[in-house]
Amino acid sequence: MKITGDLQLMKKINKYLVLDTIRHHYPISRADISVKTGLNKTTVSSLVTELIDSHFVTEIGLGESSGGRKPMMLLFNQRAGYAIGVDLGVNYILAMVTDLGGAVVKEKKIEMTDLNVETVTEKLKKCIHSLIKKTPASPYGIIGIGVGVPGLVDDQGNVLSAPNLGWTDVPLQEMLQQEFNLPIAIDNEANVGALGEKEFGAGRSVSNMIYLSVGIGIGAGIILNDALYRGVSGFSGEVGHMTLAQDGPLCGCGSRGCWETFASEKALIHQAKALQLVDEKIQVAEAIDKINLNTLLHLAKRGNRPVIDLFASTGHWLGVGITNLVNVFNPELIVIGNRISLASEWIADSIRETLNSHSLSFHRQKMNVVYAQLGMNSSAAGAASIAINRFFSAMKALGD
Amino acid sequence: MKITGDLQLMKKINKYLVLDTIRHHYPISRADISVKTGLNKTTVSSLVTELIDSHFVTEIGLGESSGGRKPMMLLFNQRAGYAIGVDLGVNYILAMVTDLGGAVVKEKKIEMTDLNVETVTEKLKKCIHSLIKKTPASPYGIIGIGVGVPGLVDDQGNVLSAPNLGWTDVPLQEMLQQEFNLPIAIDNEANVGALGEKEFGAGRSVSNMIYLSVGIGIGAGIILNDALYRGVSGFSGEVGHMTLAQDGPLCGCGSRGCWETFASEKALIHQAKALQLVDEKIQVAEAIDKINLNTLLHLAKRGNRPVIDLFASTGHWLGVGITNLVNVFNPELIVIGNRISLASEWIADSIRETLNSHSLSFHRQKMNVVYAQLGMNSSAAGAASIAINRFFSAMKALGD
DNA sequence: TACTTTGTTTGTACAGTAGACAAAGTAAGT
DNA sequence: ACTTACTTTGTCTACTGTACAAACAAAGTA
Repeated sequence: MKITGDLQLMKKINKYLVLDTIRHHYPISRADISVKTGLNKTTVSSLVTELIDSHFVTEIGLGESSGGRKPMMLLFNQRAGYAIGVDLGVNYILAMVTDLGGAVVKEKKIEMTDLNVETVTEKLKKCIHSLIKKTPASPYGIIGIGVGVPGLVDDQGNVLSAPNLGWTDVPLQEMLQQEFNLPIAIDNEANVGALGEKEFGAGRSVSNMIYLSVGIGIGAGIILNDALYRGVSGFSGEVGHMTLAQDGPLCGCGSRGCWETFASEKALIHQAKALQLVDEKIQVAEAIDKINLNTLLHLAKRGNRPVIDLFASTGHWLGVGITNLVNVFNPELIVIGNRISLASEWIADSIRETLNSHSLSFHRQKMNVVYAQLGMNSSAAGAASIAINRFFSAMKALGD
Repeated sequence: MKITGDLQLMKKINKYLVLDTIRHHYPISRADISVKTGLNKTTVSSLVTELIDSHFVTEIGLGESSGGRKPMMLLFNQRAGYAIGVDLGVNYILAMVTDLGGAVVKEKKIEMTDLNVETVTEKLKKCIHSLIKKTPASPYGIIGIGVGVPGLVDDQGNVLSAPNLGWTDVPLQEMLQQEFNLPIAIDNEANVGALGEKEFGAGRSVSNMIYLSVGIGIGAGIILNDALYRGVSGFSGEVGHMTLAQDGPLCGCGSRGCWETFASEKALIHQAKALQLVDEKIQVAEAIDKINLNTLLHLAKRGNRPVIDLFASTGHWLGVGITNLVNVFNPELIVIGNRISLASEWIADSIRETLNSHSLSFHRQKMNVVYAQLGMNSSAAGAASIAINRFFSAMKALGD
């Protein structure tokens, strides 16, 4: 019979450890892996042979000697398979093919106005199909599809509620599963954004970080101990509905004074409409309905004082909420992503000032605030990384 | 030479798995352990033999047959060793000896008024010494000492800052280490309280919970995925300084409108002093300086309307902050502990109402709010459990 | 008498290891 | 240039320790 559980498990742990070491430190020799992992040279050699046989690792040739025989250098074979990551936005679909190392191979962006479930899912399917066609051949082919959605997603991949899309109870995972017959992962947009920055962006060397997605609303992806924290039902990170003022503006959630009524893109535009914006290029009367983040950025660049002050105020309110998160989580890094990061130039100072004056000094010492390194790609890249991680952990569980 | 790492590791994992199964399901037979863990009967037998040899497990006699040979029932030997847990409060020291199962064996409480570092640490040492003397003999003796402190503690066991004690930079772990030559663990009072409720109290069956310690201030111990989350520097859970109103009362931390300026014991007393308290037993004029939680509870019990309303208001503000935590963490359980839990009768309704009207409905579905099951013992029991857990995980790491 | 359940004994499979070793290099002395 | 000593890399072989399956003994039920 087969050997059960733990003896296999041990091998899988070590094999995965070797692969991980190669993934993160290539090019690297067998001897170096042995030193880094603490595994015996013999063990490393045998595991590497298996990894080469299964196309995850390739030998690239001899490296530099350090006083003895030249080492055979090993590479992680990023192109052993490809993943698809999708950022399903409120008025766009951004989809990409990445290799197993997260490098973007193909990208496709579609604008949308009709948010009807069927229309959107049809476009989504078409978009993914077209990317799959363009993906190069590889030993493992497309290993999975990840999708980030602006709403609450349960662990079955059902979109329970996505207010900005007007969706409720959409079984997105099931729909895609039937269409593509591939492993599908659906998650909240802030969660995948956090993963993207953690795996490929600003959070690579950090174990505890919060990715703050500030777009129409505010959401957070929470990385603790190197893993995404999802909460008991998968709904963690709804920081946008943190109460910051009991008697503040009414929020869509029914409560008052939620963070996103002060600091989101929605709030920004709402507040901007109340201003008397004067600019030679924009007629106030006709423009008041057309105000959006881009026009405000444009005005700020031209030195429009009220708009600059408005951004500063937004920054201040962002700082207040971030302070709360910092005091509660004591994270190493806050990454500000999504559309507001386009305004980083106008909000950074007031965020920093608010943090310095409000947060607890001990919590500030090891903490940094940065802006998404992958820009608007964080979510799509993170969605792909979910597919990649599932592929590798399935490998870990099943043997390979 | 010795076998390195993984082969030993495998055994330790299984041995610990068997021990854990016995700890949580005793009395249990070898056969049942085999079924529960998936380990082979042979493996279980051999590991159990070793556990019996090292006094962690004992055979209690034959159990009921279920149609065949009678099983030999195994017990976890709680009395193989003892731990000491200390709750270092603002005006008291509560210390206890527990066995390895967390059962309280001896308890000692001292009141204090002088909070000077030397005075307190001397009393602390004396208190621990006297408990050690009274601890029964056992194979492993005292396996460690855990202490919960109302302040920020770093990973070296230094108390960086404890405002309510007036302490800064006290190397408490080092001091106790030198005195007792035993494994010492120092942690924040809310963290140990959370562990106490998680291991022995209301949170036993829960993986994601928040223990809210509402005393003079407000702190939180955060249990995620069955483990305490400490943050990058060990300062997580400073929820008391979450801003709930930009222009609220000034807080000791320098900021304004922190949660604990609205809902802590300190806030409660401050607000009570502003009331015109009328009661036949208490002369307002002379009592105004003597108002404390006990007098307020007394008044509430007698039906004093202003005090009852005051508790309701405190409950409301607790609800606001809890809502924020629920939206962010999506926990399964909130445990309200420390002194405010004495007032649960007067605050529970308004907490619940606020949560129902403010929190997101999806987050509410699987969530419960309860009061500390161990009462004022949560922290001391949790401190002991840190020592116990360290003892067992050291065993796991070293072989036994 | 037939079957079940518990727990031990016996022999085997397999992962990782140490140590020896071959291959291929460096560095220094002559 | 050649020799000698040493280093580094990676493989081969023999061995150890762990978990396992199968057979078995013991002790029960129906």
